[in-house]
Amino acid sequence: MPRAPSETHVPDLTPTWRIPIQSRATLHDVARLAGVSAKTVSRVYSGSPRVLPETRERILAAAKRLRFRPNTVARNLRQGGKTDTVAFVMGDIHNPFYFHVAAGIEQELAKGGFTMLWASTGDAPDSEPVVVDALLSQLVRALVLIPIAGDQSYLEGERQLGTPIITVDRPATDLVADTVVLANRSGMADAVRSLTANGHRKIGFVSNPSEMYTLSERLAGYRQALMEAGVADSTPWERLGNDPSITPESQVRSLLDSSDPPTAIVTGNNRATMGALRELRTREDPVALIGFDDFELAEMLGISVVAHDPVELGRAAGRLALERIEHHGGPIRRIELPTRLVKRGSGEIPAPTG
Amino acid sequence: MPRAPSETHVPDLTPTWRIPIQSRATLHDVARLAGVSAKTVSRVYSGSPRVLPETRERILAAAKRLRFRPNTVARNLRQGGKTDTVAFVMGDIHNPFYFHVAAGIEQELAKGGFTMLWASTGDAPDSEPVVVDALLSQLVRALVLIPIAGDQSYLEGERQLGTPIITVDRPATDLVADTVVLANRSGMADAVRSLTANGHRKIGFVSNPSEMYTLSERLAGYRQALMEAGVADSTPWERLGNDPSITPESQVRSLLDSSDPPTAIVTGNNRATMGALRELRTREDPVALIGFDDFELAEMLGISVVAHDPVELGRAAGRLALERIEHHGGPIRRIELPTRLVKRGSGEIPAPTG
DNA sequence: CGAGGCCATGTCAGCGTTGTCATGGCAGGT
DNA sequence: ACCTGCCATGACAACGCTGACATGGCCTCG
Repeated sequence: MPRAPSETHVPDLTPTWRIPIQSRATLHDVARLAGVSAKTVSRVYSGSPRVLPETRERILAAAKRLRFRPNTVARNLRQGGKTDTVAFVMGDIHNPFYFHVAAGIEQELAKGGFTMLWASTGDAPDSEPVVVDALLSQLVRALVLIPIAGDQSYLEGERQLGTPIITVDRPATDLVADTVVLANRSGMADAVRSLTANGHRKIGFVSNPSEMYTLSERLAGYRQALMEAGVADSTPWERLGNDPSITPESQVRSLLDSSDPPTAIVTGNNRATMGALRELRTREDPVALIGFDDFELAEMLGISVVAHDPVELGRAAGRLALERIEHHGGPIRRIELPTRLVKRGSGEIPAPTG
Repeated sequence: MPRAPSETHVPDLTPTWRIPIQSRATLHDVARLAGVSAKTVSRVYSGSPRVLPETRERILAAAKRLRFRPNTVARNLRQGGKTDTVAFVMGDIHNPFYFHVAAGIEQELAKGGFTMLWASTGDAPDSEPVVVDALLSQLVRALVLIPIAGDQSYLEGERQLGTPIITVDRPATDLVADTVVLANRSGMADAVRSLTANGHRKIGFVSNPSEMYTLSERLAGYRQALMEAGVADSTPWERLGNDPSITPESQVRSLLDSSDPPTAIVTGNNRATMGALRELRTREDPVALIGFDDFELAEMLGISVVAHDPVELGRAAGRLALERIEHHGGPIRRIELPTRLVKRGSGEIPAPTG
């Protein structure tokens, strides 16, 4: 079993890569070969009807022979620096959630004939302005951003220049921008209400990190639902971390080993759910569990979750971007996507009586 | 619980979006304000040392005041249509595997100062040339592609123009291109050998689809290892589908319900593993299982897998792209990344004796 | 039969930037 | 004082394309 990547030099049947022999054909080359002016070739490629079918065919034949492909860069420049790309900037490369968002954005943009320029900040807040700036200098038509930096005021100038800015999953700070978010608060409240309906009062909340917008919203939903059920102070059952070295398992362990352990647990996100699952596996006590974010094996494992559609989150953002590109005016918009409590068993374990 | 996305018009504290008031500042605007020529401003932004520190500062101050950002599109055009973007085209939006690949590519490209233009074909082979063409017309410096179309000969012209083309996960058909793939064949053979070492002879192979390059390689590895163990004809235990409507579960069911059921199963990919898991859950018989592709809960569930690193697959492709951009020459390269058999229990169930 | 109009096509300039070459000022050597 | 050479800066063109406007042939109609 090989341990290191193996590299083969493919036998030299075919020539190796080399410096290009010919250079890229331009409109003028095609025009010369077809015996027309560059402008007429241009007309063919911009779909103008004012070209004789016969001429058009001669031009297309010449273009094919020269392997001509219109130079989008030049076209964009000529047309006032308007490109057909939209930038997407995200932080955490490793979270599958964001990939689904990215896929949704790309899907919608493709419908509008736009392509997506994608860059990530590698989760370093300081690099957000740098990365965003690099994309903006490519004159993208819109910017879709999952904010990570402390604030987005550095984008104010660009906004005034008319570039639509849409944030996803979290609202921007110190910047006027359209936003698409999940119904974090009500989603979590639904989960907790479902537990209280089953008699639970001592409900743990596990989250690390917990200082992000989404998670503090979910925490708020949790507290609110507990309040409604008559539990005024939930802090003994909250395990909020902001240190990546604290594992969700250890948070759950600390909860269950406390003097007054909870009978149910809700988790702030996918990662916390995984941790809770791992820890609960090692225990006998039947503890109810509802996770935030759905996951592939949840159904098989019978785990109840607050589900939502990350791809739709991206699609909504993509649509918003396209609409803004069309009509710049109008009020700021905030779209909140619903969540759905999926009951699969783990969340329906009743509270022990007595 | 809301059922439909809710949309809020944010209260009008801040102004609404509107047509841009001012237009984007150019080199000339900055030059005028700083009292120099455009060329001098250009020199500042292209890092030329031939500018007096005092002049430089005056220019930077002016640029800041005008919120100037160099126009990459124009710069690229001027410099012979060389952009600083690399295209990545993939098919299946829904497979997390490819997102990890994408992340790896993006990571490496960022190191070289390139950004990634990402598009997907939505898994329609016919749209591959269209999507690729759209990206190429943006004059990307290299193309990284997960091939889906029947052949890639349509890229021959572009290759001759000197655009590096790198395929990932699968080799190109009818095109000379660098390639990064997994050690599919040996990886699967390792898995099967581990099973035969535990006494298994009747080993099922489940895969849908099965006609793709990666899966036929894995099938070949499976057959080879069985051959070595003295099983000449494995076809009774192969369940190969190419119809998306056939679920992996049903393939596993058909295997286990056959007159001579296997004592172990290997799966062709992640999706098949999930299906096998679901089906095996419903059964009593202890059937050994080794999956191809690792997954998040595999460790918790004790599932043995042939693991590999999709992010590294992307990184290798990204590095290859950067190297080709630097030096066009040299032989075609094929990089094969190793897999690793991770034993977690499910694959180590011994064959029933007798 | 000439005026007017329509249509296919052409000419030219310029999008914002930078490579090439030019200019003019100043320091140092003789 | 004069020449040489260096350095900071500038003038100009061009990257490939398309919008605005021009041209010239042909058809129609009074």
